[in-house]
Amino acid sequence: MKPLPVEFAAVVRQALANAQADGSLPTFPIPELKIDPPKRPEHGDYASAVALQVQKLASKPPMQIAEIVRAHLPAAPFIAAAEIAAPGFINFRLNQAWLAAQVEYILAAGDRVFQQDDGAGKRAQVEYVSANPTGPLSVHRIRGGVLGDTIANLLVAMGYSVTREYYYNNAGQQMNILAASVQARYLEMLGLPNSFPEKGYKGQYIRMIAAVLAAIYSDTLSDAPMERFRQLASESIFYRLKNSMRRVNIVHDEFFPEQSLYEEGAVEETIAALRERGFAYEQEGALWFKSTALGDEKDRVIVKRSGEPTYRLPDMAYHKNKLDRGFDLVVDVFGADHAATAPQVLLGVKALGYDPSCVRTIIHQMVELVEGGEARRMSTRRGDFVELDELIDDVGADAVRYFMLAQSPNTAMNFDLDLARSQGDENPVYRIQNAHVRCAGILRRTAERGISDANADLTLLGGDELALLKKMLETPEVIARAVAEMQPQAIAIFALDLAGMFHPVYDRVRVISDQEELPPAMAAARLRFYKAAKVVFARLLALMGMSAPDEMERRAKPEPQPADAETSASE
RNA sequence: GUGCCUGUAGCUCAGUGGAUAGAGCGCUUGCCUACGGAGCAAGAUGUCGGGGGUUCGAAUCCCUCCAGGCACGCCA
Repeated sequence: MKPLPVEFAAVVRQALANAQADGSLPTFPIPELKIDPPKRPEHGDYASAVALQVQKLASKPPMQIAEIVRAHLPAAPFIAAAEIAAPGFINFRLNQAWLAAQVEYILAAGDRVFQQDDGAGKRAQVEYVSANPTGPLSVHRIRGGVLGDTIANLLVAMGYSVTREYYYNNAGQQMNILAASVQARYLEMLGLPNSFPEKGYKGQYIRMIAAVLAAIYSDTLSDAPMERFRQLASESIFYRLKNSMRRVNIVHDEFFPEQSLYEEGAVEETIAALRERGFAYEQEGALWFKSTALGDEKDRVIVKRSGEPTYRLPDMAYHKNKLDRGFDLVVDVFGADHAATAPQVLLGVKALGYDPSCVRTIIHQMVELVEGGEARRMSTRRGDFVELDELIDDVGADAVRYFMLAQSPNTAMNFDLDLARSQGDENPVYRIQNAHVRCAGILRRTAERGISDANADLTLLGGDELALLKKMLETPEVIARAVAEMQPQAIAIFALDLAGMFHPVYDRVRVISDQEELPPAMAAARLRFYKAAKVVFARLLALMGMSAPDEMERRAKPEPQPADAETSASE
């Protein structure tokens, strides 16, 4: 289903064209039309300021233009009336019978409700998380994970075919240190002489990996080369990472190893192409990318004096690879700490002769955990470091998804642990899920009592239900806008708004009453309406990667977690 | 110092050049033997950080100043 603003814009555009055709308005290029629900209900259901927008082009007073547009409006099933208001707004009223009938559309569409087709036939790739497998995921990383995964969900809802991808390097210096750390712990566990690396990873998870290796391989790895430990450590950590991510419904389609870019010669090809195109030069024993030629403030090293590439070079080769795969849209999700490098990589792609305009970058600011009104410091050195699993154990997976999503990526986030833990109405997670639970409760109770919605007459629905339906029908435009602007928080804000509208309606508009028997026809219409509401809430929760429970379970009070004082991390 | 992000109600935050600036929490006052009270109704609260500008119209766009965060590597 197309967003209503798109439908309205088509109608108004047609009206302008009609007026121009019969000479009522002079000919001028029709600008982009923005038709949205106004803030105040007396201004109609959808409002257009087109007369104000084109007053100069049309060289007429806005009120007069508005009248002309209204007189030339083509018929549309969803429009009941168009009113003119000073200084020149056109306020549309939705056809209430059409609105009520949308209940049937929602029920027929089911879990694909509000599916759009703008992206049909197009392929999108979303890259997110992309942490190297050196340790558990940090809460900062998972913010990007939730944002990226939600964008991917929204792109699917727009009709795109989406690849969710994780890019990693398990061959770098950090991985060598990790391998040496695991080897040392393994040998230690067997009582063999070992030397723990100076900057080694001290986290408890290293001991756990070593213990697993000792259990599986006994002492047969005691002479194994470092490469073997690197491979085993990488596998083991990925196993844990994937499990952690799965707990918050993050499942990637592809894991892309940086190593493959070297093995397949893509890195060498990139160097050769940059040289050939005059974008690379040698200086002081290093190879530089002449990014200033494309507007960068200074040139960047791509191969160090030591002969090793900097991270930029494989990143360029990787992005070239993405574009070679023919995606129509590529989305990169990075934390603010990587903000400066993203444009450099795109300049590299440009230097290779590609058009990077299909690449969209989402940069998100830092995450700070707040508890008792105070920031909880996440120093990696002191080991007071909160990782994803710990956070999920503490507040629950749904709360992690929601809170990480609900703030604009541009906002430095305060993750309020007390609020996320709370199981009351103040917690938006419960407020939204409770709307779904209440719909499910109505379905259960009516089934028990044999109340049916067969042959429901939807014209019996009242103003409360229709107002809520109108709000539900804003979902397509919220999805479209979230994708167009790469602002996935819009869906979270909208879901909370909708839940806020739902609860008072639930209270007033009853299907079952112990005091007075509702006429069966009225009960049928209302039941059908709540069935549709349940579908919509389920869809919104699914888009956010959250569960849509039929019954609320109080979560057990989490056991106090023993502090893992040795935990450390580095990326 | 330079670049990016941010500054909106007591708090946490939404806000797409449109009409009288929004939500949740908190606060005040009531209600509630009914589909799960994780509820309902009403109310108070704002120099949209300051100052200029563009526009018929600015929280939104431009300039400038102030305050905070992040980044400024031949680390990733």
